[in-house]
Amino acid sequence: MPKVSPERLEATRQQILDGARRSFARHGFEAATVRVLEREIGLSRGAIFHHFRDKDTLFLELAAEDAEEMSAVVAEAGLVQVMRELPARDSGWLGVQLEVSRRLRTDPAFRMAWEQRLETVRAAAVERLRRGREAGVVRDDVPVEVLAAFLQLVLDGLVLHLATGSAAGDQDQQRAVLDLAEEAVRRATGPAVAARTDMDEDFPATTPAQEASA
Amino acid sequence: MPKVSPERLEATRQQILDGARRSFARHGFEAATVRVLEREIGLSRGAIFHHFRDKDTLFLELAAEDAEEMSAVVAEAGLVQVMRELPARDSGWLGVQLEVSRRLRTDPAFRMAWEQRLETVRAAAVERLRRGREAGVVRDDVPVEVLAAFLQLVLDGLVLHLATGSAAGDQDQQRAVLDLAEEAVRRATGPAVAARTDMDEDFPATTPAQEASA
Amino acid sequence: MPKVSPERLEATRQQILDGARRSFARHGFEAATVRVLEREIGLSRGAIFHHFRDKDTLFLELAAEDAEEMSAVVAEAGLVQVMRELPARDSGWLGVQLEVSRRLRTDPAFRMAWEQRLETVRAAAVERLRRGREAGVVRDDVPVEVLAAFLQLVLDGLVLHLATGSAAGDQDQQRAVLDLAEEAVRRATGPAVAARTDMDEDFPATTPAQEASA
Amino acid sequence: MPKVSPERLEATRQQILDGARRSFARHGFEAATVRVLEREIGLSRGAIFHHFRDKDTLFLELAAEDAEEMSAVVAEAGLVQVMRELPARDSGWLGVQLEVSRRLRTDPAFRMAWEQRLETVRAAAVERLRRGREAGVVRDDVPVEVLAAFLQLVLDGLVLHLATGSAAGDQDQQRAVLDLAEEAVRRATGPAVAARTDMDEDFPATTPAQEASA
DNA sequence: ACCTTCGGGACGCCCCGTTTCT
DNA sequence: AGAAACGGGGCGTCCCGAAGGT
Repeated sequence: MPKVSPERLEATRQQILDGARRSFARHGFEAATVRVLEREIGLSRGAIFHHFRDKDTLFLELAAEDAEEMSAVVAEAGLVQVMRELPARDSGWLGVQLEVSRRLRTDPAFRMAWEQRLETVRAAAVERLRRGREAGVVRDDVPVEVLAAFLQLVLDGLVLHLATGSAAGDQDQQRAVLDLAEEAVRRATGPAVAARTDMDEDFPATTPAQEASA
Repeated sequence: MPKVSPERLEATRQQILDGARRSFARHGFEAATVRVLEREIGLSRGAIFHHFRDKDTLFLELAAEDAEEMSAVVAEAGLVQVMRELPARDSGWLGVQLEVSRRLRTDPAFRMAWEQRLETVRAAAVERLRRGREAGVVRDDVPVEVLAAFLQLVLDGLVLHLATGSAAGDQDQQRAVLDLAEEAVRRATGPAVAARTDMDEDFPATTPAQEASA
Repeated sequence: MPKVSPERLEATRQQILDGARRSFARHGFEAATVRVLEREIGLSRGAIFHHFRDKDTLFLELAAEDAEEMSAVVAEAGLVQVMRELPARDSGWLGVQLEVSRRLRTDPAFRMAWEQRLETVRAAAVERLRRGREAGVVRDDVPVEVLAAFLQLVLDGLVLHLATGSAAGDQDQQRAVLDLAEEAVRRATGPAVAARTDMDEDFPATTPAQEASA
Repeated sequence: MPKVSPERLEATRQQILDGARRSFARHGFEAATVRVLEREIGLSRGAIFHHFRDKDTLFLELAAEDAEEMSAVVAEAGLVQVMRELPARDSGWLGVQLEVSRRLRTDPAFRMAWEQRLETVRAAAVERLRRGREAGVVRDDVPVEVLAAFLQLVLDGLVLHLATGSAAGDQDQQRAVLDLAEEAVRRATGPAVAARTDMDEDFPATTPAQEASA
């Protein structure tokens, strides 16, 4: 028999998670002291530790939440789309991602537990590429696993790049770079065309580039 | 008149740097406590802080040393070659790199000071690609700046990937992925050839793949 | 007009006191955190602090209750009888007593307030011994105040001994020890008889031992 | 190769132990906060925790030290002598003893480890009484084990009594009470003589009381 | 009225980087 | 160069008051 409406409770929980995300992203895990968290979240220790056992648990649940969302987006829109939208809508996700990587490196137990999530994303990407190949937009001279690994690698690169704050750079160039990555997994459609495809939207038969050249 | 020979001094300094690298890499900056450093280096606080003002300075000089070396290798052998050799010889470099990224994100002053180094590497890569283009091995339908950014992105991805300890993965696949990246910046030599080129060694006109098919 | 009957209220109060006694006894005052109290009592903070202003008050009232009962029993049955029955029926009383002693030591204000109770017990014991002397069972070569102090000392010893959990020991020996204590305050009835008297029951003229030897 | 003389080190260690004893005695274990310890010891946290892993360890070693000394004194001078000298020279020993008792009660592991020490003291007391019996000063109608338990009980009582600060009381009465206890274990030398014997000094054949009456 | 849960903030322990002494 | 001492500050616990439900 909850004395406070479940929505109110969940709202507080989200308030904490969001503030924590911003804090961890901006300062890093250890520099995001509980005092910093308090300030950014707008609640006191009492509230924070009432909802999460400890700072570590808070971080872990935060990471889990982000990973969950990530998986969903990749499954729905594809890795490339994720990359394209990455710079735009970041509310701490990148920073947290960097912290997760760090943690993966230093904490074997965490790594073990996390591996499952990595595999989920990988599988989603592979499946998506396979369908793309059947639709004829993905090259078929290289195993989809390799293509997936390649895209994953580029995504990792993008995460690291953006996370370090290099986002300020030329946006046109950034798009061009992603075009390059996408082209690398597409079926060659002609001599050296850096195609901007909406592979992520139902694999249309023609790309904007092709349309433009039409 | 120094009591110990300058070489001895320099040796101790390197001993400290190397131990510190291992520590920072394995545990991360803050978890690499002075106690941990002592143990890994094999010297006590006194010795360590005799050579470096404080822990922070130690880290900074370490990062600088690594960056220096990185620049040199890129200028000489190229980004792709760096990537290929990355998994093999890591003695903490990757971990430190991750810590540097983290720092770049959270410490604006550090970022400012570091930008110079990033630019140096970028310039070296661009220059190298320009020469490659003149030699006819690098595609000329995309600005070299974009190609450089692309390679840099892949390198970043590789760093993040390997740093998180995912190195255990299939080595063949890893090579194939890098082939894909390299192909993306090469002049198309035929339909869908995943070429393994030694672009990094004087841009030979023929790739091993071509040789094999010859 | 109260919604619950006064009996119900008193029952809850007792439930709290009993749970608190067990908690304080088992863990000690500070380790008996409010959370522990909640668990042991079976009610939540709100309920507990609705009946007692705060943890400290709860402890104080608990101690007072125990002291009250103690006084009554001593006045009625005598110190020796208390000692004999001590090991049998302990539901936390011993532990609380130990906590009280501790508090007496560290908290001057508490000591001041408690002194009254100590004096009450002492007076009851003295009075009882005086009557015993008149009945001829208590030795008259030593002031009753000294005898009372002696018995009080032995009781204290017993409290400390049992409170530390040493109760497990040999029960026969424990009885023999108390016989020794009792003998020390009795009028000598012959050469070295370790008499087990029911001094606590109307000072019978003859002891069981004497009866046995009769 | 210690850079500081071992004596200096041991001195510091003792300084810490002594300050800790005073603190624990005056305030109790938990109220003796680290801040209090610092103040009383005259050293900073750094120093304290350099010598002792944590507050708990500090307490344990302190208790051990006291127990060690206790054993030695009992073996040499006997329980009764200890009791007689107890009020005079207390520098926190009593308070610590009370804390130990408390701990014995609440911490089973501690109890297990401590049992050994208790047994040591008991054995020393028994042995001493046995020799006393052979010398003809200790009564032989009661097993020495019982006598030892009795004295131990009185000692416990004294500890609790004094520890709670009741020491202020009449000193003559206190001595009389102890005489009573001693008499209880002595061989009867005549009708109701509350003898003050130096049982603790080689069991002299005559007691001061006897000398006085001579 | 009685009870529960949420939230606040003081503070306890002790870790950590650093300085001082040897 | 090593060991001892320092003191700032991090995390998380704890007691309790407020808010809210039955």
